[in-house]
Amino acid sequence: MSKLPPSFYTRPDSVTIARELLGKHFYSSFDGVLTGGMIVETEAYSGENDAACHAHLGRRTKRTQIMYETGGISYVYLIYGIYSLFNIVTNTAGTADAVLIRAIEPTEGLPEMQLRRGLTKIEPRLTAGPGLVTQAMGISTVHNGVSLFGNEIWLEDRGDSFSDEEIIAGPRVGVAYAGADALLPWRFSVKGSKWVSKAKPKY
DNA sequence: ACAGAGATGTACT
DNA sequence: GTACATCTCTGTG
Repeated sequence: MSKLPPSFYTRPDSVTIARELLGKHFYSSFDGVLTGGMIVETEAYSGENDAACHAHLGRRTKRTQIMYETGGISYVYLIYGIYSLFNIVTNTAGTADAVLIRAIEPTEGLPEMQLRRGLTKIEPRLTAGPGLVTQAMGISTVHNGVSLFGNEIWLEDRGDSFSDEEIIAGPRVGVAYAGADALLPWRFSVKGSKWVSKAKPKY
């Protein structure tokens, strides 16, 4: 299939990219095991001007430096000591934009993902949430900085897309500390999909 | 159904 | 020491 090209990721507006990622397919392949599905929920983060972004005010640390790279690589970090959250770095080198993948509709490697999640049946809890997607797909912080043009983690356009009427734009989850920026409608999800996370932003 | 708490590593004050 | 782009489990209605 057709992997998303570098030109998809290097564009300057992470909000547009987050919106367009709905319907794209997200895959991982480790030790010959292919898992993944269609993206149904994302959030945009916009570098130094975004109080919710780890790179707010141009912050550069060991953790955030990867976000300043050219778009098309992963940014994976550990949250709450337990969960790995997978982001796609966007924009050109020197900017620190990223898009968080929050939920997918599983299509590949269902048995393996179910095993990794420790579930007895296929249900939304398999991949409905950023910490759950990574667990199901076997992604952890060791995959920070991985190219999305290689053979471990990548995205494809398989012809699925959604009109504006089929998409919900709302505030991001878990970023109340960001003040006014927490209200920005930078979380996108597919309306009516049972695979979207249940999390609700707090104001 | 909803609320509260615990889990547990890394970054940063 | 505190906070964190989360999720699960347990107790209560």
